[in-house]
Amino acid sequence: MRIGDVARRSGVSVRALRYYEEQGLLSPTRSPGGQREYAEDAVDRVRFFQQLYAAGLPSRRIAELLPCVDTGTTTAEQRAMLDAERDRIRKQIDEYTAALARLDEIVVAAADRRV
Amino acid sequence: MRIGDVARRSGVSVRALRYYEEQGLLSPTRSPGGQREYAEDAVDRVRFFQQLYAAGLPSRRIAELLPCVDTGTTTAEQRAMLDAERDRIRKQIDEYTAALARLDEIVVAAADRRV
DNA sequence: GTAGGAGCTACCGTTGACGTCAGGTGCAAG
DNA sequence: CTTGCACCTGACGTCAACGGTAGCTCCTAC
Repeated sequence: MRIGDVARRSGVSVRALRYYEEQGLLSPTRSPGGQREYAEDAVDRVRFFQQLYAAGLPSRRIAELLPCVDTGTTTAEQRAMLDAERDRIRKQIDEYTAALARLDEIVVAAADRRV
Repeated sequence: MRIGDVARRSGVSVRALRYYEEQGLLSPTRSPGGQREYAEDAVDRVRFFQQLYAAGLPSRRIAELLPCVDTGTTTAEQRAMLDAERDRIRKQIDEYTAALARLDEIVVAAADRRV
């Protein structure tokens, strides 16, 4: 698969795919002409990246936990990182929930006082 | 209250307070010498900003909904914006939850295969 | 009246995940 | 064999919420 196909199928830009490679998240092979050649699972991997990006993980962290996904094993450091990230995400969810409540308050307070 | 007091009490930097003013979120008066003078409720307002920033609202949105908070009323546009933001936040929470589940999967999968 | 911490404006720097050229190459179709 | 879209490698631009610095002024304490 070439880069444009992966982009269309995964819903990200070509530029993003090159960026992921630059960050060590993807390592496509090259055609004799120098063009990137992606394996079939690249699309799923990209979707996985998007999901983690959406949760606020930076490229570095994603790169660090890719070995865990591929080998199904973890080192002590990786477990610590995973725990820390899970904790961070849980706290983020709490903050989002609190902010949502604040917006709800505003809506409710203004519900019977519309202009 | 001067800017340093507000900073200490609200836990943000002096630089951040000047930035909030630049964005139209705070409008302190000025002393004869040109120094910013903040009302007592400034600290609460700043904490409110922090809460919304944490939920991914940009300064523009916060500035747009400040009138709602201050007057207790909303226009149709403001209600639309509030609904959109609440929707966005709910979706964000879903994405965070999904990502958390993915990380949990990794942890569980590697739980009995530690290195 | 002076020392010096706190404030002031103005401006450049930072970080992350890309967007956006510019200028050149690969490759399948007709 | 040429058209022409897809791809390539740099390299600079973007956006948001500040951080940091320079050079100056204010204000309070002694």
